Amino acid sequence: MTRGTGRGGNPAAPRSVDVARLAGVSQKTVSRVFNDEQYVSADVRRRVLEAAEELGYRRNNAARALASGRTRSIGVVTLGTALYGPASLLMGVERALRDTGYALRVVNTMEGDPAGIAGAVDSLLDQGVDGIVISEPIDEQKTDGGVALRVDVPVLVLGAPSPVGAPTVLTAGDGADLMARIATEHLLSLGHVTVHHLAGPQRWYAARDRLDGWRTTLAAHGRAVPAVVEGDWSAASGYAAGRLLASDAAVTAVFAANDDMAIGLIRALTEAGRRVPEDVSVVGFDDIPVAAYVTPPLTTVPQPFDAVAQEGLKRLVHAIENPHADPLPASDPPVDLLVRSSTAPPPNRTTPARGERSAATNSPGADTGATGPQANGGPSTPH
Amino acid sequence: MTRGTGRGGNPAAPRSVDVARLAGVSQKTVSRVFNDEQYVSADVRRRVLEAAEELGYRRNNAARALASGRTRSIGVVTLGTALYGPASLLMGVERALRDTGYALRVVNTMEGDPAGIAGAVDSLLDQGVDGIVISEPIDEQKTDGGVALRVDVPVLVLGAPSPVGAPTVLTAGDGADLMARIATEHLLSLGHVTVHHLAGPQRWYAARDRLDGWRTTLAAHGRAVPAVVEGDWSAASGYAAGRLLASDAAVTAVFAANDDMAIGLIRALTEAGRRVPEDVSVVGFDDIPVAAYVTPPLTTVPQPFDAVAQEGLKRLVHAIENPHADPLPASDPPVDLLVRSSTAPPPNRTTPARGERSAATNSPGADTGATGPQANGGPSTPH
DNA sequence: GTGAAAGCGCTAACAG
DNA sequence: CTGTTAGCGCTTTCAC
Repeated sequence: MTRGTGRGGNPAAPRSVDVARLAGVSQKTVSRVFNDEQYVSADVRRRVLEAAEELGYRRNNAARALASGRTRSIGVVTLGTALYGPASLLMGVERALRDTGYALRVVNTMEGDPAGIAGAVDSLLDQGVDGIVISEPIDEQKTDGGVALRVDVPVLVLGAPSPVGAPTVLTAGDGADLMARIATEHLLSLGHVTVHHLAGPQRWYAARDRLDGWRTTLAAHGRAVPAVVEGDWSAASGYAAGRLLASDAAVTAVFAANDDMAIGLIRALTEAGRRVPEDVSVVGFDDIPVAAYVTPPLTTVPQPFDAVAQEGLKRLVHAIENPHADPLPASDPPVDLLVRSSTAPPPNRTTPARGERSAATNSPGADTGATGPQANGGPSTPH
Repeated sequence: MTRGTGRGGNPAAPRSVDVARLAGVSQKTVSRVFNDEQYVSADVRRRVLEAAEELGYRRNNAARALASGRTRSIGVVTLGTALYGPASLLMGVERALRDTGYALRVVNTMEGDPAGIAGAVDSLLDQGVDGIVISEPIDEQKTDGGVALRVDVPVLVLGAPSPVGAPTVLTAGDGADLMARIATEHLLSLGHVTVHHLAGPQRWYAARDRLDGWRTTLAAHGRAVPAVVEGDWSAASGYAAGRLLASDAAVTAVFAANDDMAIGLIRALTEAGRRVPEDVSVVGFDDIPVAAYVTPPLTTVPQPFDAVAQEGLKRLVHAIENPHADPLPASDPPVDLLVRSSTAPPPNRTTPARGERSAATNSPGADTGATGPQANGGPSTPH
């Protein structure tokens, strides 16, 4: 079979031997140049590069992967939704990957997907990735009661502790409880007797984590822990929850597990005649792009998606390239709170009681990041 | 070199010969079974599958790609932002790809990225994809004045006409002008003398397309075409534009090129004492998840991301697998309008003038999709 | 229906 | 510093 008739692929595509021939060197030398190996004279390198350029040579990645046993790609399992959190994390992962030389393969898993996360991981393994990122996993009702998947590449779990068994399982961005804590502290520091919680779906670790942070904070302050209302992240569910909460006069402060629900909640409260923040204060979570521009501008906890993705990827790549070394230590992402106009002291109290105020002021993280221009809700460019 | 010492990859991973040995057949037969080829007896097939199962065999994709010249993967170039539109399209593409057997590789390109779209396509080509999807491309200021990239796989461009030269270039979802048209018609039908436009960044085809639809509609009705205000898709830019427009008493209706800007715009108008919709009507674009729950609930044009992605991918896969056949024809996605509470007749006119009304009512597409429950802005679950 | 042989284009090991 | 020799694990071609 003559050259050019080759099966599959572009028949005319030049191979490294062609470059070698043109440059007057061996095929292996071409390989050396393209792998940036040392011990190649500047002159030879230049000749090879020129020949490659002239021929329009492009290294065949399949052959490379086959010969080396590494695909130089990382797979991401993410929820198949345009939800702000998962979408932002995915973008963060891609951005973090750009400089590492790894390619990105993406597989979605939907809630209710029969194959679930295990199926997504499996398909990634089929494709042959060097590492896997599982973003914001949710609990799945497995018939067999456990994921028995054998994973032989390092795994990074974003936004939750590890649910899989792999040689290296890293975790990043699972500190939402701390963020929930400062949200709750903020509300208490304004003088609210207690804080209600509009939770996310409890199948999500991220939702449980936020709930835990809220509950812990109330307990630490000796406050009553009201019944939790659970939503599904959507503004519609926040609206439904708002109708419930609006009828309870004891509700003066609500911490919502994400901004979409907070916005639906505020709408329901407003329609019911309960003003925000005069009658009820609301804190959201995420800092979605419109959070500063809704009415009233939303006090919320921004999530450090990029920082989490970047830090996690760095550790994942390290684990891939140094299989026997100790994993890099995790570092805590920054915790912040954007105080805008949806929170205020409770009604029927001209000024917050002294005790309340100091209790919160003494707490770590309370009011952190109440940056100037946004503190009063005057819209300015949010980050 | 003994088996198991093999370079790279999991040393213990079974290969097809191992399966063949265990099943008592030739290696080629294993290949046949896994490729669902015909001419394999049911008995042999069963034995091979059992042996594979027992060994935990997983086909090596790199070897497959090398031998066949096809990677069975598709690359997507998308903007590295969590903007609702691009993110939704990406999810739609993944979902559409699930059933086709192709894997998804993602490369982002950021605005201002020196390599730009061409660089992203190049890296996808390096990885060896069988087809490429370019999502919502933006114009780039190339020093050489043109993308000279040689692409030898089919390309699908989402949300714009093709900017690249490839053997097959398909287009899907580039009908935003029609959607902009019904938005504008809606406003005119309410009796507004003209409609202002808060445009997206004009480097985006999607933004230009919406602007065109708006301008065309005004022209068709013989209305004045006011100066365009350009934003950057963000709520912050919508807010800035709102401050400008609020001071102009002639502004009674604004069509914003996306919901985020519409929300920022509404905030600015409200702060300036111009009520929405009593004094100024606002129509958005996209139908982001919170659109039905902001104040006032936003009248907007939902985008059929999933339909566009699905339709486009079907055609792309067809082009990949039938290189010499004619491309599948494109079909127009559905056009819709969700009338909520941010639009109303203009002030100073107790009822719309007869002439205005009929002019719009006679136009095709006006008021399309004004579904019942949402027509009055009472939040209900948006799709 | 099934098998044997021959690569796909590259990297790994070792020799110079 | 550079070249030679073997494969990586499949699919393809062609023979049986």
